[in-house]
Amino acid sequence: MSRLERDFFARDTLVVARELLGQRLVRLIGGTRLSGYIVEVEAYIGEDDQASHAHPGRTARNATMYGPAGYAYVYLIYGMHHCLNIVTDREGYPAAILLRALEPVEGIAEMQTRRGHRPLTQLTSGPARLCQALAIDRHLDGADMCAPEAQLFVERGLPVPDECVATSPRIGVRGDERALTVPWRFYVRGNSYVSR
DNA sequence: GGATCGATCGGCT
DNA sequence: GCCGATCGATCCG
Repeated sequence: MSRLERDFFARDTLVVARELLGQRLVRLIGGTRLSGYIVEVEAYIGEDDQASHAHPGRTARNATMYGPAGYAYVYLIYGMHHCLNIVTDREGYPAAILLRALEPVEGIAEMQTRRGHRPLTQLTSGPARLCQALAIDRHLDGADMCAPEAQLFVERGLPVPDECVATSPRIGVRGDERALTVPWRFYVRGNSYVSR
C-alpha cells in the first residue's frame, strides 16, 4: 500500500480535493488499523473565502492552514466535535480540505465501539463522526501526515471515474454569495456513506 | 475580564 | 424540522 506523499497535497486545492475521493484515510491506534475510503470532501481556499477559518487572517487557531501541505488541521467545533482537514497548496497560502465522510474499511468493530454501536451508515458519515470513529482530536492538529512515523495518513485507494464524482455548494457554511454557492464540495455519487 | 458564536450531531416533536 | 449541548478562540472594552 503506497502512501500519498507531500507533492500530492502541494497542488491546487480543487485538484487535490477531486483526487482525494477514493483514497484511503488510515489511523493507527497502538498498531491496529482503522481506515476508510474518502467519499466526501470540501475545499477551503485562501483568506478571500469567507467560509474559511483563514478569512479573518492568520490566528493561533488557523496557523496550521498557513503551513506546508500534507499536515492535519484539526479543530474543535460547537464545544464538542472535532473536524479533520488536510493542508494543501503552497506554504504561506491558507488552504485545506475538510474530510466529510468515509466508507469504513478496516477496524469497523473498533469504530463502532467509539461511536456507541451505531449502524454502519452512521459510523463515519459526517466530519465529526469520522473523527470520533478514528479517534482524531486536537492533539493531531499540526501532525505531519506525510512523515514515516505518522499515525494518521492517506494511502492510495481506488480511482473514482469522473462520471461518479458530483459537486455541490459546501454544507453548513456562512459568508457572502460566493462562499454559499461555489461548488467546492466533492462526493462520490450514489455512495451510501456520503453525509445527509 | 466578559460576551459571542461556530465548516455538527443526536434526540425529540 | 427544531433545538440544546458545550468550550475555546476571538473580539471588544
